[in-house]
Amino acid sequence: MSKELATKYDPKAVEDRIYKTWIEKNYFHAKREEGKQTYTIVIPPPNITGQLHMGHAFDNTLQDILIRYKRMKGFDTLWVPGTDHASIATEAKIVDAMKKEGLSKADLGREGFLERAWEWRRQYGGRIVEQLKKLGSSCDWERERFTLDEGCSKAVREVFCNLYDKGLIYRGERMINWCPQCKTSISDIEVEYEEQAGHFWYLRYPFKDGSGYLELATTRPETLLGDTAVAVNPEDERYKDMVGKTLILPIVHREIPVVADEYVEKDFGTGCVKITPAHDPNDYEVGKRHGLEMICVMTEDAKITEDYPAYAGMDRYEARKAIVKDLEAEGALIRVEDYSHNVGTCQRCHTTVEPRVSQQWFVKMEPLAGPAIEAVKKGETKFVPQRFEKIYFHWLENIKDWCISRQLWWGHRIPAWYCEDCGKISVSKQDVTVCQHCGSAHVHQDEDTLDTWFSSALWPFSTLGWPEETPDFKHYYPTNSLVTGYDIIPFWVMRMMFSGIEHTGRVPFDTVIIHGLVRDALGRKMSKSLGNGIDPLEIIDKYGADALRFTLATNNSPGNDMRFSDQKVEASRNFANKIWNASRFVLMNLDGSESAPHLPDTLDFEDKWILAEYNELVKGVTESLDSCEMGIAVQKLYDFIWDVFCDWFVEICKIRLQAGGEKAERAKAVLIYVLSNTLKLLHPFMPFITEEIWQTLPHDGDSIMISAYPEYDEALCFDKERADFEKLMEAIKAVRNRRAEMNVPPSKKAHLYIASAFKGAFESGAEFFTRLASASDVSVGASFEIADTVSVVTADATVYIPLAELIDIEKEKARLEKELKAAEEELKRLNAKLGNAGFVSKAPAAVVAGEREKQAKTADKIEMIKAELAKLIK
RNA sequence: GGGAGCAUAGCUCAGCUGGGAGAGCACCUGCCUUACAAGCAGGGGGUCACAGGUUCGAGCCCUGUUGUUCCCACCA
Repeated sequence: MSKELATKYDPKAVEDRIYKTWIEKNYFHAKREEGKQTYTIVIPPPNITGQLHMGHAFDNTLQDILIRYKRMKGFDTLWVPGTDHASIATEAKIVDAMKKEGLSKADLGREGFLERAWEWRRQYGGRIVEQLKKLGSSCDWERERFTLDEGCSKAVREVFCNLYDKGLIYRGERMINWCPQCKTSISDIEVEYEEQAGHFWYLRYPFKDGSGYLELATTRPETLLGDTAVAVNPEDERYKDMVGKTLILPIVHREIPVVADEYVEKDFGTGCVKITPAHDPNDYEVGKRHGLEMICVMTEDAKITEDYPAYAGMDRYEARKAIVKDLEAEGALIRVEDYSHNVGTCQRCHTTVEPRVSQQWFVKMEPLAGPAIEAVKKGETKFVPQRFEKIYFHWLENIKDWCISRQLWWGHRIPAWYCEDCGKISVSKQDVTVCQHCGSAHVHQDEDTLDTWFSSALWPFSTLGWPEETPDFKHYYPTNSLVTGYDIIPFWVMRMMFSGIEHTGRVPFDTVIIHGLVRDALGRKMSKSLGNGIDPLEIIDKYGADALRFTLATNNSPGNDMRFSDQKVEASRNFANKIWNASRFVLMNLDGSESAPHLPDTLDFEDKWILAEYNELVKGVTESLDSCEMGIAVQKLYDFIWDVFCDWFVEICKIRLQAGGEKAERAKAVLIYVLSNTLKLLHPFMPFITEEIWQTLPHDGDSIMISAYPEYDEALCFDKERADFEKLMEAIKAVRNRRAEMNVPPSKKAHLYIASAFKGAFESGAEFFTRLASASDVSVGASFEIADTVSVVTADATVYIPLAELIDIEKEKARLEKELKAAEEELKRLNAKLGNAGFVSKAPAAVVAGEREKQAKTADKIEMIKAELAKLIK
């Protein structure tokens, strides 16, 4: 007795068990095998605060497909997993949790806070890793890393010092984006602009000399407290004479000058702009150009400072109301208009950012951007799809210096020490105890930490041991594929690129595979606030990980967004079920004595056909995977397994299986061979079910995941049989079609007479008609003269179905005439095409030959239909 | 303001370097044909957004138009 599969496929009964076996056998572990080509992917590290969402599921499914494929292809394959400390996001969560206990960061102090943070990481850091395992991810868990672990921290310090020594990191007072909620600076790309309804307040700023006033408009009246000038365009005739005059700032009653600056647009608003250098990036620039005083009017949490007692302690929006009221009282408010404008908000908490001048650390980007652009232009790294290069170039070509310091505690602390005696900075890989400049022991470390992305940027090499020349680093770096969504290109891909080039001298990966976003069934982005997120774990629980993976791998093309719905997963689940049942059928026919998959010495007609089809499949799937077309590869597998293998081959195998003897043995061997190899082809996409079935079938080796991926084989082409089988399929379909049209139930069998010039082909496949076309018996000949039959004409045969009692001569005539007309139209088209001298001379020979063949066949078909019609009329 | 994507069957989407359009779901008809009703067989349904152009030939290449989504910039 052979092994059996359960009647129904139950993913829950299979997945965890199989995953455990893979882990126990250590299959995911990369062993640095000399002489083998390496294939390496580093995972985009999910945040430790995170839960697996559909985006992760998508991203990691694609990576696992590639990794499993390459592993089976014989590469020394490494997939490095890990998590990101996610400085700002994690710190915010911890602060929230603390708030519930009535605690603040100040209460705990830096050390106490960090203790809590590490405790958080111990508690939640492993959660998402466990969830990745549910998906079937074949990561090398022994090499799991964390952006804040010792090795990564070492890399961070190395990089910081390298860049500092080269003058590419500097500290300075600049205008930065400040989040009053997170109480830290954030970089330009962490600012998200949102369209918000606001107002335009038109204000009157009187001249000191009493000669009238200037009118200007603002969206932020509260910043008036910090105004130190009003600017006009130097070319503006209206205001030319007023440049240099002095205005009295309303409410504050400070004297401020009128300055001329190109920045002001003559045609926008009144052509006058109030200048608040400390609270607006443009005004900051204007202020610098004109040597204006910078007056900071807000605290770190965006409240008005003590310098303005009337408003002190009010937040931005309270102060705005109060100031508008006071302006009105003073007669300085002219009017208010509704105005919709874009407001910068914090990516993490969506609080409106406050531009603010402060001391921060920056990376000088221009020298780093150049080589990163060059590397992609030279093709050292390529994007798939290529169009995403444009986004990459656009970012790097317009890049501004990167603000890397954060006023947070959870992260890599900036390795800079300040001397309390000489005031100089010591930057060092090792902790500094004495000033590098004066030797004083009175030094203290910078309080700030680094932007989370600073450590993520080093991920492809820090995870492999850099800056040490570790065996892993030497063996697996540079990595090969980086898989991520297009939204992460500026945050991560770009930064890994320039970091890799700068610090290792090489691009960190050769291919960047970009995918789209997973949206909900209505096409909306999945988000917490909308509550439309679909939990991948629930989907896995309901339909199985393979069904989820299949859904994500298909239904989309590279770089494009996809909509996710349960309906699609159902279709995938049905596919898994189909494979399961087909396998059950094969197993049902085995007795346990069969040896591992091999081809019998003698192959029947249908064997050659299925092997030729299978061979084409191998070629197609391999080519698609090699060009990162996962969707196309998986579609080919679906079509082959369902339409070709199940609907045709399995059905016609039943004939030989029932006949028994050698024929049955051959059928079994080919069924095992094709099924087993097809499972291998499918394994990267649906790892669990393929392993479960493969283990049950006769097999060589311990696991499908370490078996060799099938290769295209010239010996399996069998073009003749393939072409012959097509003729049979066409005839079978035509008979089915006719019977359906005539409402003949499948139970009513009929003797079929097949007249064809390809007698041999139809004779060898005659039995197929009994199984697939409800034939009771089949006769094949060059021609037949039978009365009262329905005839079915294909390009290669005329099939007669004697169903005398069902024939309606008039209907039959009408049908044949319709077919005749269609064939004649087709011939006309072909004649016109082939009669076109341009086509015959310019089109490729193969195309012309193909059309000629069609022409001849169609002509034959017309003759055959005419002959049938003639019989009916008679 | 700059850039990109998308527009193909009722819905969701494929369609690789140009050679008479496909799938899944939905719909209609007939089937428990013993692997599978989560299935089998058959069927209907598309001027491939619009207008030009290149070509023997365009869903595919070029130009323009319209609609739509996204990214960047951000005039206070």
